[in-house]
Amino acid sequence: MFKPVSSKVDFSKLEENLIPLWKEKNVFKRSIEARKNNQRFTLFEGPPTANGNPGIHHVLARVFKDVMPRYKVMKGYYAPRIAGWDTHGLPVELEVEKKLGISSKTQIEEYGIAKFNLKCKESVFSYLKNWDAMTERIAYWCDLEHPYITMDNSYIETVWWTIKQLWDKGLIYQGYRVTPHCPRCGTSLSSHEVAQGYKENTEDPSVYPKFKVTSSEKEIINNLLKDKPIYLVAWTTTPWTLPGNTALAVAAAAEYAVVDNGSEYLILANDLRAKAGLGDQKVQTTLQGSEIVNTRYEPLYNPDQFGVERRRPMKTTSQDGVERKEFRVQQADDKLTYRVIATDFVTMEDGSGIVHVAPAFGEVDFEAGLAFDLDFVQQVDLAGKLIGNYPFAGKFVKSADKEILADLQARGLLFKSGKVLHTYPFCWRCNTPLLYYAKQSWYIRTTEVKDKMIANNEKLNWYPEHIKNGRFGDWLKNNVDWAFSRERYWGTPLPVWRCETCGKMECIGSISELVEKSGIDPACFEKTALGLHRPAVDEIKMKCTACGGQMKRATEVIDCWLDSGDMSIAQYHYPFNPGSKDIFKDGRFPADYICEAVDQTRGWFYSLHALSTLLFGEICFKNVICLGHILDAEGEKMSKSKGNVVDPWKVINKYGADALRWYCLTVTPPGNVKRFSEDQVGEITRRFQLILWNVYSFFVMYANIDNYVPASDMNVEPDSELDCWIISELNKLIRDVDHDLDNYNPTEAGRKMEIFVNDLSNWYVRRSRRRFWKSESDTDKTSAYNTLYLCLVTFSKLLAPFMPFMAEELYQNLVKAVSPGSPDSVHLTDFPVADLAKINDQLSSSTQLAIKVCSLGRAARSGANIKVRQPLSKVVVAVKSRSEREGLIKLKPQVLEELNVKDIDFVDSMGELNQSNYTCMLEGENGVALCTEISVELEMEGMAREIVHRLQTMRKSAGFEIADQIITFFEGDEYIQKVMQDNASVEYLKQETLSRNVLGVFPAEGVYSESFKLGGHPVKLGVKKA
RNA sequence: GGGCGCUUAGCUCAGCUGGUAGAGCACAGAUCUGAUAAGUCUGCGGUCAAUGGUUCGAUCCCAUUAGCGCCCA
Repeated sequence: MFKPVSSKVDFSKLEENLIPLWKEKNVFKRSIEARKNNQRFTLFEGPPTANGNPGIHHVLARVFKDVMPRYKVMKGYYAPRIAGWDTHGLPVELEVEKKLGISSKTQIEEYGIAKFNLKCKESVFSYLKNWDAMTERIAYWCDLEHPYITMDNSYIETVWWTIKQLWDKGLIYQGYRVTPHCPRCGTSLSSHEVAQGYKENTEDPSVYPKFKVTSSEKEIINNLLKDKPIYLVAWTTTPWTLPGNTALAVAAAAEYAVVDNGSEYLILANDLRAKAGLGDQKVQTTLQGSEIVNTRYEPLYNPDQFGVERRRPMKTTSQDGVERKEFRVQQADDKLTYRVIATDFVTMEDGSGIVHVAPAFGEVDFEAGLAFDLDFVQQVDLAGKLIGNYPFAGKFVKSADKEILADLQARGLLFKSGKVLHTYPFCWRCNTPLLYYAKQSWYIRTTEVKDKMIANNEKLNWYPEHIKNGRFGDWLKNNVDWAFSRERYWGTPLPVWRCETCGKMECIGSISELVEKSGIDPACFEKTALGLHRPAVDEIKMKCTACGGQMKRATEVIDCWLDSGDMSIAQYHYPFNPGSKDIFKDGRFPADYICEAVDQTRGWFYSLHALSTLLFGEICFKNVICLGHILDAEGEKMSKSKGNVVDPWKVINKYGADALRWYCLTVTPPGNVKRFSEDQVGEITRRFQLILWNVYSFFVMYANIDNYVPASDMNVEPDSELDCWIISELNKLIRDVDHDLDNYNPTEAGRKMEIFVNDLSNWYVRRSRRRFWKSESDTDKTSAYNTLYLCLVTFSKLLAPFMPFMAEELYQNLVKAVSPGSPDSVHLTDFPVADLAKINDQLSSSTQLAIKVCSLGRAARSGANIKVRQPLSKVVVAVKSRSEREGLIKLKPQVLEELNVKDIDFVDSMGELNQSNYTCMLEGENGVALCTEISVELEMEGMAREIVHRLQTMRKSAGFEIADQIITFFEGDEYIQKVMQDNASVEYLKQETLSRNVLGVFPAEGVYSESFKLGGHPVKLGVKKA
């Protein structure tokens, strides 16, 4: 006996009730342990940060992560999954700053780094409960009890080991990096933060400074110079960068004009002459950009005269033979001149066609500086104030602008100035305009292994495929060294110590090395809340082995992307943990599968790939699904400010986790963006879950009535075409789902499962109903039960990785309830194996045709306005081949019953269908004609059916149970009497309505009765429990 | 500004190596039903984003453009 199943169901409730079962039976752990001796399947979990609530996009990623290991476990793989948490980084610090009401590094240091970092540590897990609750509720199975945590000492130790490895290979160096910098907060901003703060129509100065030419390689210029002064006219919107100017750039191929401006000559791009207001002046001569190159000019402000250092990149060769550029301070030069260079970033769109280059304040400028060995002048400090002894020294850059302009004006070095409106980035927190600022940073020389990374990429399976050679491949091709240090507080400390006396540096690769070299007591970090973090680690000093001086730690912390990218080994505490060296042999590395959203191509996907290539020369993951983003129903990005963020709990509580999971897995291919709308999740409930549920409840209802007991071997030998067909479809489905999942395509697999459920419900069950309803037990009925049972049980296993709850519900009732010796959970069973011998393509296409013929037949009936309940004598089908005809003949009973006709005939062409008394319906290459002639007998039979239909409805209204036997009473005119006296009709009626007796006289009471007019004949019907 | 992706019915999506388009939902009318919140039939809906090219033939291949999304500037 199965547990009775109501056709009404609340999936969300049902799911909540299953979670305790899994806990009690320890199903997750057992599903793993049971396969302990088998081949591994390794998922790397990309660590989220738990300092915010999980959103719908996290659900999406977790569902995609979950489906594959679940499948693999059922296929027999050993698939432990370790949860992970990303705990470091600027986002965490920003949260704490917000809570403390502070917003600058100075304020943090005043507050105290120790206190600050403690707050960070607390804040990291402030939403952990919500994360765990969500993870459990959506049935994302992973080991939440033993996660890797990037701030743990053991994790940090592996990161240190990693850095040391790279250090020893000579892959770590210090250099400059231009970053968007907020002078008020004293902090670099991540690109994400910068993107938040762009403002359109920002007003800035539009300035044309003049640079006085001193000499040129070009004879014409030198000749003109004898005549009157020549100036190069540049253009900028940031006058405060002008003291940092160390070159002017032109476009080599562009045409430049030397304009006679009365007392002076001005050089600028010919195309931009008019725009600059020099359209009417006489053009003395024109030159190619390449001809101006190396023209020398006087700086507007010679740094040497204003107490600012002038540094120049100089080539040096280190011990390991690698060429580097080091910035060396230059001797003061009162007659300093700079030169004109040609670059490809000069455009003729605005300005003067001559670009002012200040390597300390812009990425392209900085790179040009390196390429052309330009001087590097940093006349602004991190607070955005000018240094040195300029007249405007000590001023904030934006306020210095005016004074600089006035100064240039006074010295005759300003051609003109105005205002411009453009888009400019501001600090998203304090609204201060950002400065692009070159800062010292530590780099990993990833370019050293660029080719290897590209080669390794070839070994990866990307889904969707285009990421491989597109976004990711391009990123690798354009690889630049990884600036991995941050001048912040809450992060893995950079394990580099530097001698204050001789400058020697040492990298520490383990805790024991640190203890050994510094002589500290390990207890000073082992037992403290902050462990290896700042500031305690900053206090650790060691003795320089070269000069005996004191070594102090470099103050930076490490980019948290390096933390997460190192998880492939740090989660195992490699190489310190005993046994961790086996990870390369036992399948724990590389991962078989990872999955995150597409923004991780340059984030986590890259950091994993880069680190494993750098460290081991190996790939880090074999298969990767790259998910598209979730947008709102209008296609807009979800954001708090727009108020269009979807709360996953709301969706789950309403529709259940299974529906949401199914939505995530099937609504679009994984790489596409998803426009999320609740309605679509609801549609899944209606279109898929409820249909399956009703097949299930149908089965249970009748199985209980008939006391059906499933055969123990489940080896169903179907004996009807219908059973053979659905078993064939089932095996095809197993084959396809298996294949799709094997190819990391749950979307296709899911869509095929939807089709199967439709076929099962709308053809198999629909056509089989009478087989279950017939009261006597016979082989056909048993075959129907066996077949439907097999379909449902098998389907529950196919469904398990996708909809773990519903699959479990089916399994518990259909299998566990009747067979206590079976596995405790569907998730402990094996994935079904397709029996290819049972796949019958011939039968499959015949059935497809039969379904189509029925569809056409119904359309034909509808066209002739004849109800399906009215039996007809004949249907004629036009077929295009013998095999079609033979296929249909085998399925003749199904077609006849579905269409309610007595006989079927075939013709070879559509033309033959057009006969009188026939109604036709044609579509494509098939056509159907129905005989519309209704004999007296057919009419009477139709009436009997009509009466049966009314009686069935009355049984329901009277509240009878489905299996209740009844007595039927009737009154009617002569015609009705005649129908009800027909033997065949009465037998049919009895069987359909479970009537023991059909009586022409009503009893006095106890009868539920209704009156009708059927086909013009008045009828009164009554039903009563027998 | 650069790279990648997307654009097919009102909505969500199919459409394999080119042979002039399909499904589900929604909507309207009819209909069936003792499993069904479902099913069936009919209708409503598309110059397959635009332009040009290759081809006997293009939703599909190529180029350009536009819009959207993401990443990077």
